[in-house]
Amino acid sequence: MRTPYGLEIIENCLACPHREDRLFCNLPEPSIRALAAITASAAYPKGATLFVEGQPARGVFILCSGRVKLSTSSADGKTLILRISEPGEVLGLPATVTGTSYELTADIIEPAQANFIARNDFLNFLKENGEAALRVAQQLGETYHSAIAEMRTIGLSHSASEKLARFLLEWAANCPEEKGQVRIKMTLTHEEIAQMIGSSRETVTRLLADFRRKQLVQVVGSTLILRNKADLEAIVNR
Amino acid sequence: MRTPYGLEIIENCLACPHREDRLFCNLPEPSIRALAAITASAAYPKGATLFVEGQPARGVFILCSGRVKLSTSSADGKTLILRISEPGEVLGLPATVTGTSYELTADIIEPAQANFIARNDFLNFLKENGEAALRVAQQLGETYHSAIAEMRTIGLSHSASEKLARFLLEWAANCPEEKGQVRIKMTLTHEEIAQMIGSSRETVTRLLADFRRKQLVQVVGSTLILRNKADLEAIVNR
DNA sequence: CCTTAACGGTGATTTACGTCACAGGAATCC
DNA sequence: GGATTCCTGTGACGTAAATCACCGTTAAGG
Repeated sequence: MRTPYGLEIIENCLACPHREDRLFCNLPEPSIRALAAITASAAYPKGATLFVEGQPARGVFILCSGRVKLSTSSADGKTLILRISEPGEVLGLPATVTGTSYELTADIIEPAQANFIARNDFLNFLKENGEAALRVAQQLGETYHSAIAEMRTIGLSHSASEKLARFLLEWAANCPEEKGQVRIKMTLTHEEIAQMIGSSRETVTRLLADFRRKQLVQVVGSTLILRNKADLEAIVNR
Repeated sequence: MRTPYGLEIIENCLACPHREDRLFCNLPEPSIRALAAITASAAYPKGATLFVEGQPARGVFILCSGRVKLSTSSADGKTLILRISEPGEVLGLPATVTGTSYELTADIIEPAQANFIARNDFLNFLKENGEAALRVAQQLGETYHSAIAEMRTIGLSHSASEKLARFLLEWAANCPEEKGQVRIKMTLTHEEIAQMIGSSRETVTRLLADFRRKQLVQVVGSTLILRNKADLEAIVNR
């Protein structure tokens, strides 16, 4: 389904606060127009699923607003969350480019707006727009980077506390810091944190309680304050 | 250092048995020539290091022969191996494309021949050759894919035996199979296997002994025969 | 060929953490 | 606003696997 909103999308792009960071927004204008012509915008409620691991890749989703959980799970129901995607990211890119199946499942965890581009349209567009292809390669590189980062927190830790500390620090890396303290909005449940660091829900609550007791973190409603970044780092390097 | 072997490289490419699979070998001839002009070939002994994690990316290495271990390690010396690269693969691609630091360390484990392309040359080449850029994106997608696969063996397992079984099956996936049995050449030490599945050397030897006792695998010198693929799969799905 | 280092095999010990079970709070829904 | 569902918190328990320690065997290297 082609969108009639091409111009609107262009305007959105031009108005977008982090144009520079984004994948396609600062392409030459003809490219943007070509892109708009093959883009279909849609809104998704919380709990919706963009795609499921194992499905043949239909195309990519460019996330405009909301947040998406990317996960994989095993036959017995155990789940591993690889990433929480933020606006500006492109979802389903690796599978779409290689022409394989989605390797992850994408679930909406905060109501989202996303632009869909079908695989064929997308590949044709890339062939015509060399610069865009390069951008795609870069985005893929970053995606890989963050996957490696997650591997490290899971694979290089000796204990669950180390994993949690690593997780918190990486999570905080995107947030502004002031004199050693970082306030982060923790929108994940303990269960989800457990699935991100590969442990059980109970140990996450126990460890967080422990960190609180040790003055490493402070919890105020759903925001979490890292009181003692240095000591967290010490846990990581134990 | 520019290579004077341009023509030789072209010939190698044309003679290459899996030309189709490879990144650049079946590009239009002018592109191949351009590529050859910026390529520097070199031989590396066992134990040599192509690049180290954290180094600013200098460029990419196209592996022609030999095998390379890609790993990351933590401050206290614990190591996680992400992949053993085979001829035809391009190493250092994500970091080179995004212009960041190598996220992994690349060590030669079997004497290797590799073509180096400096970052600037490489990026310029991609800008001029849209098709090559698309190939790069595809290769990145595959690299990502294999990283996810490894995450799954490490992150979704309940036990070390599950991890080992997953590892063996994935390792065997590339090898020819005959009536349920697969012969794989295990060139890794137990220590290295442990570093691939995130466990300790001792448990790997114990588990392998266990698998042998249970007739799941058979060891003949340095080749390993999976006698009972079905039962290994059962372990994974426990 | 002999020395030295790397690798594989095995026992004993300890502990972190997964699992089960249950209970109070907080959201959410109709 | 009451009911149901989801989330957090905590205790008890058992086990898998990391760690330490040691030894025989195999491979490497001069």
